[in-house]
Amino acid sequence: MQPTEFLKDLRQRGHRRTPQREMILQVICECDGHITADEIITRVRKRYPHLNKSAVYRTLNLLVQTGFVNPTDFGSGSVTYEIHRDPHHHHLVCRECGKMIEVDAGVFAPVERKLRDEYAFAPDLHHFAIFGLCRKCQKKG
Amino acid sequence: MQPTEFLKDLRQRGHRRTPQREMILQVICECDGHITADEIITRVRKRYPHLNKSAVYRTLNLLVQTGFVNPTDFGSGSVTYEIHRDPHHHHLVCRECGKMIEVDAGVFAPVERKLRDEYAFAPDLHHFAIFGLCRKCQKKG
DNA sequence: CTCCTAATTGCAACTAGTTGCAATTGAAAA
DNA sequence: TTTTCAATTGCAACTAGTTGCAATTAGGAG
Repeated sequence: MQPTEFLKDLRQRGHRRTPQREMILQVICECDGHITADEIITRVRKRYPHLNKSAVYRTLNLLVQTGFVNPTDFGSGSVTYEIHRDPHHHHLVCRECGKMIEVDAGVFAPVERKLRDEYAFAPDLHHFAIFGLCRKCQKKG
Repeated sequence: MQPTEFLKDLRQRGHRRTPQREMILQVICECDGHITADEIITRVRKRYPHLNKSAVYRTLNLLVQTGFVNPTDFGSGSVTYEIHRDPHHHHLVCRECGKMIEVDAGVFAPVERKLRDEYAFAPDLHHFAIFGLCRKCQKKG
C-alpha cells in the first residue's frame, strides 16, 4: 500500500489528512523494514524541519490502532515500527548475536486454539519479538 | 524463598549484600504478586527515606538477569515485577475489561518444539502478557 | 583491626514516550 | 467563498527508566 491509500482509509475512519501524517507515512513506506520513531523524525525533518515529536508518536499510535503498522520492541531501547503484512509474522531474536529470523504467524496456531478452547480467551498473537538462542550460539554456549 | 536466601545466592554469584538490596527484596517478597518499581520505592522509603531510584532499577535488572524475578509489561505505563515461580506461567489480559487470567507455561510447548525443530532456535518463552478478549467481552463486542 | 579493591550507590543529566492545553487547520456544510 | 467545529499540531512539562561518574562501602586478604 502507498501513503495515499493509507490516508484515504484513515479519512474514511474520520481522521484528517495532514502534511505531517503524509510525510510520516511516506517515510515508513519508503523504509522497507523496521524503523524507529527517532529515525522517522530525522528523515521527515530533512524536507520539513519543523516536525514535532508528539505528532510522530501520535501518528504512530494511530497507525498501530488501525492495524496499518506493527510495533516491535527488540529491547534496544526504542520501539520499531513496520508496515503490516498479511499474514502476520513474528521475529526470533538471538540474545547473544542479535541474529533475527522471521517466522510466520502459524507457529502460534496451537496456542491460539488452546487458549480459545480451555480459557475461552481470544488472543491477539501479533508480531512478537521472541528472544532466545540461535543455532550457532547454542553450540558456542 | 526469603530475602536472606536470595541475598546468599547473589553473594555466591559475586554480588554484594547491601541494605538497599535487602529492603528492596523484602518489599518484593512481602507483596505477593506483581509490583512496580515506583511502588517498591514508596514502600522502602517508609523505613529508609533516602533510597535512590537508580538503585531500585539496577537491583530489579539484576534480579531479572539472575532469574529470581520476572518482569511483565501489562501496558499500563510501568513494568511490574513478580517473584519467579517454577514452573513458568503467563498472563492473559483482556484488552476491554482488564481481566487477568493466569495460564501455565505448557501452553507454549508446541511453539517451543516447532521453533527448535524447524528453526533450530531455543526460545525463552517466559512470562508473557498476552492481550486479547475474555469470554464476556467477546460476547459484548 | 586495617587496608585494599571492585561493586554499589547517589546524583544529575539524559532518552523514549505521553499528556494537557491553547492555537491552528482540514474539510464539510451553508 | 465563508463559516464552523472537531481533529490535529506544537509546546512545555511530565513519567518511566538508563547511564556516566565521583564518592562510598562490602567484605576478603594481610
